[in-house]
Amino acid sequence: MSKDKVRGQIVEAAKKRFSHFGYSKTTMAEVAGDCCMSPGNLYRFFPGKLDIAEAIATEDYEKHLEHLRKLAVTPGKNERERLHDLLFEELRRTYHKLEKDPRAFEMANVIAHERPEFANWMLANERKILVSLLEEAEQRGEFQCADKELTAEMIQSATMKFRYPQLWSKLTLPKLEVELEGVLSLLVNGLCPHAQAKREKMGETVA
Amino acid sequence: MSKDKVRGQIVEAAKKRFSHFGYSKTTMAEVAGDCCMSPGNLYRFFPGKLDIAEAIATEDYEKHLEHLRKLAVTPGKNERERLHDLLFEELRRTYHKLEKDPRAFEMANVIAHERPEFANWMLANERKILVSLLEEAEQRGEFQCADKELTAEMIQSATMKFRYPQLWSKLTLPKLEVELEGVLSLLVNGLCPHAQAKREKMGETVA
DNA sequence: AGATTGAACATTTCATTGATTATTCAGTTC
DNA sequence: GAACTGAATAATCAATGAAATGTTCAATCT
Repeated sequence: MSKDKVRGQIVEAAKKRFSHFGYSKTTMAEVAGDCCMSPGNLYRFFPGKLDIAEAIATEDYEKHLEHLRKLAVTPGKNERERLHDLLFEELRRTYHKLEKDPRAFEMANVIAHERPEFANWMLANERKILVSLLEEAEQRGEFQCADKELTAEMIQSATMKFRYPQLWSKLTLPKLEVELEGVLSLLVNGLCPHAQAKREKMGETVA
Repeated sequence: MSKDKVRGQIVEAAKKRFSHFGYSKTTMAEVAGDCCMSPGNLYRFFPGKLDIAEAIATEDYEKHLEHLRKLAVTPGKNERERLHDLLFEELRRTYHKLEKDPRAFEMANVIAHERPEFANWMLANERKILVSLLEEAEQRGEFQCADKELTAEMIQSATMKFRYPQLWSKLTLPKLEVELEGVLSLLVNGLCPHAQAKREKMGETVA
């Protein structure tokens, strides 16, 4: 059995345990037992318990990322709508995941605390998507910005609140969605007065 | 001696102790002793220890708020500059306060945790300033937005990261300043292409 | 010889308990 | 009788150590 196969088996066993009993309540011995091996042997495949959790999170996140990549190029939508879909998908995913699943919440906290680079890696991944969205948008004449990498960072800064919503406030999802919609409008249209057409196309009215 | 006088005396004594030894390391008996009274007597003036801390924080914050109100109407500046000054003052104040003073950091955490309404109250205060800034800006033709109360909320949402910077990341102040500058530009100008004049006036170049 | 084991080791977690401290209030003072 | 005290009470914190668990590695197996 190849090394990768065994890794996969371990990840599967750990996933079951973690989601059932929680990260802290499952022991390495149990995961090893599920895989019919000794605790010590796990360490030939993973440096430690946390790395198993990280592998699970990575696997899960990569599915999500794939979904985001698709949302960023949905046919028949303009870039504003695509950006909207990206940001809302992000909000809803984390909200549901962490809201209704205390086990996932525990794992997210452990990883965020012990592996801060993980969050940075996620941000960097999504930033790549944003950059290509901005490039596409410029070609279409929809958005305009000098430095796309920088602008993507700023979009992420401005929407930080919606990426880890429970860290901030006890707001409900509907309230968060209203806020995100507002922030998005602000980011797209800006405060400065300019061509009326764009705004009305978005279905907003200006007093 | 009037009730308010005594309250002031207690607040002063507690302020000295808290900033010297920290909130958790000072006892009610010590504060009472500094005021030449028994511990029990403190409770005729404050419901509890936390309320003394809150009184200190309120007093301190109200000075800051006064400063912000002035910044929002500085003569010889346009509204974009005033908004800039407001947001940067906010960032720098909390950054310095919490960065170099572990005692203040402790108190901020205790209050944030035990009295979540306090943070909301601060946000509401600053929102009032933002709303009047937006009104002024509209009269001047500088900014334009449908609902000023809502827009102020969105500005706060988008700049959340800079209001409690140490909660998020271990970014240095200069890095945070660069980011805030970028977010501000986005908020003001938006992503949509529009009148070139405004941007150049701000000293930015578009590729 | 490389894979695997499981007992040994080191670290963390957890409940227990003793001490400290916030809070209360019956009693004292003026 | 209103203001105040300080001992009594209740809640919290810190220290302790025992149990549990992550990790290592010498010994074993194939």
